[in-house]
Amino acid sequence: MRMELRHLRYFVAVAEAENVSRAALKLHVSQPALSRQIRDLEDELGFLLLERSAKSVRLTDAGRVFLTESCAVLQRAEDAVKAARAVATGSRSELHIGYAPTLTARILPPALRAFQTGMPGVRVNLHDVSTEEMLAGLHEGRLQIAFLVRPRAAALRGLRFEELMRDPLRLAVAPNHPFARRRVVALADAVREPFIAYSRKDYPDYHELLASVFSATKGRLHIAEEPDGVSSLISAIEAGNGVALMPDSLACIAGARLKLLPLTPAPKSLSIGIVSPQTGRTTAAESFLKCAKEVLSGK
Amino acid sequence: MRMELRHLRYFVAVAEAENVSRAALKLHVSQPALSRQIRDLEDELGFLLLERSAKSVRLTDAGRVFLTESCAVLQRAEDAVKAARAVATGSRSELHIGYAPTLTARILPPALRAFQTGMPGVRVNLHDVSTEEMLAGLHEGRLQIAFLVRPRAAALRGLRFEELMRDPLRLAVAPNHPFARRRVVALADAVREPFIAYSRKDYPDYHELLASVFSATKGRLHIAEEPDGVSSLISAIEAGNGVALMPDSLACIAGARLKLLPLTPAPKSLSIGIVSPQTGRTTAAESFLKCAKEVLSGK
DNA sequence: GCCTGGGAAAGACCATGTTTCTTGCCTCAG
DNA sequence: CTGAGGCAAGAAACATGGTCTTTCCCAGGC
Repeated sequence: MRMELRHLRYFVAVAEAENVSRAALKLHVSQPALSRQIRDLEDELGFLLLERSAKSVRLTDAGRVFLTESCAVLQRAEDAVKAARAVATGSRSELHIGYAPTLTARILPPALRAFQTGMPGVRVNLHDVSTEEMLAGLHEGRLQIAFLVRPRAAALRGLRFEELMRDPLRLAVAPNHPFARRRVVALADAVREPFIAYSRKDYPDYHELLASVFSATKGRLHIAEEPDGVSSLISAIEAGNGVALMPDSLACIAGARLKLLPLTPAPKSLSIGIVSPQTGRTTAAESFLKCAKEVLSGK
Repeated sequence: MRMELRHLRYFVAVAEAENVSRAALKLHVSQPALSRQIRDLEDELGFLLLERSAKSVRLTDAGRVFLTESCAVLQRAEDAVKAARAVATGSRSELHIGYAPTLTARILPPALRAFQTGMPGVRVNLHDVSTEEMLAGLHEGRLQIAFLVRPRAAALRGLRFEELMRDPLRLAVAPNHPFARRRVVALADAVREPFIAYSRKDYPDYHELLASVFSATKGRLHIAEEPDGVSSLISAIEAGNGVALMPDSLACIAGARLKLLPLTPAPKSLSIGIVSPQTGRTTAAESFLKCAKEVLSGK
């Protein structure tokens, strides 16, 4: 025998009526059944909830505390059902979106605005996680949508990638760096500079990209610093500690603090888009995809 | 069939394992039984919690919300048992005390201090209620102790009254009142003044006392004002709106704002004490009674 | 394409727990 | 003392939870 909600319901009814027989009538069960259930509950708990007298029952101290607590548990259970039902009936829905903040700086805010104007009942949960975690989340149903750089084809099985934009790769330098006076920088020149890049452990894709871009250059790429965020990345470059390869879309974040220069020969642009499951997309997810595309076509 | 805690326990296990068979092993029940219980729960709720596939199960949106909620309900149920058990085993106890603030101003704070030094695990709940409510609370087990003026014998059935002190009745006047220059005031003189008293509806005992004190005087007692608290009572007297009959123990509250004068012939002093049930007193209640008596004998 | 293994569900049957009915005991009021 | 009201114990009935067996579906390997 384990404590169940039925025990709590019965106990609360008896405690409030202070009388087993009257509570039984109210609950539409017989008095002995109710009496037995209260006794079973007391046996399970190991202490008395009620003191019995000839005419009625009275709460013990423990029973008084348990009454308050039982009401809270029952209320919580009711709320649980209500919350889940709201989601099931569509009157309340959730959308889980994975995103990389720097890549989506120009698109996510307006897309969200447009989406929530059309579907205010949907709660949007944003998840700032790595590409690997986004892909896993999509496969496991934890996320419905992710904004990311196009992954390898193997990682896209069962998913759909829709390209939103292409982002050219630039060399980011400080405004007073010697390269800042050039209109374009050769890869062979760039490779000789100390580089600043996120850690290989957390951003393996980015390091593969670096290796691929500089694969044909003479000389070995040297990573001088590994900042832990875009803000400290920009600060390190600005201070002259090194240069970095980054997408053109970061220009609006860096502003006048950095100069972003084209490279020659020009590396292939990044393909940035939305990934979602090929099947089982909710109405909310479809609607959000539509808003994101409209935002981009409108600029 | 109604939702029970068992359903929630089973659902949480399946949701976390994402597999009915593995969860069944963990719960020590057979897979079909577990499958049945989840299905019964879904039927009861009216919506699906899980999407079934060949190899596993996956949460629906509603199921995901219900998982979070279910964990909270189960945790709350566990906390409920713990809280009640703590009270039952005495490691945590409660003491409900009824009191009238003005009568107990000198005794309650030090009694509480002494009590909580000796029994820090007992939570003291103070209830500022009328005499009638205190007596009802004692009879119904809602209070264990009450500080009050000795009630009529009929109201004390099943209860025990222990006198702590006698409080002489005084006439309270403003410092610039003509009576203030006297050393004692005759009842015959006092009855001619406008009186200030709490409302008859809320304080029937006090009005009975007034009637009894002035029963032998010529002239009719006139109530000019009915303030709703001791603070406004003192203010009205201080302003010269009238006089009042009050226990000497209020002198420390009124301070220099009022002058309390003996009456002649002197009315019978109030008997103030502790009332508690004759049987079924807890260790905490006994201990508190002891502390209160020690506080008074020590002054 | 076929076979195998893993997992969920359906159906028959059994076990356990809940509930009803009846009776007994206690207290209290008249 | 009697009658009424209320709680608990015990036997029987009933409902639900659980086991065992079988079926169906899907995916992976050969």
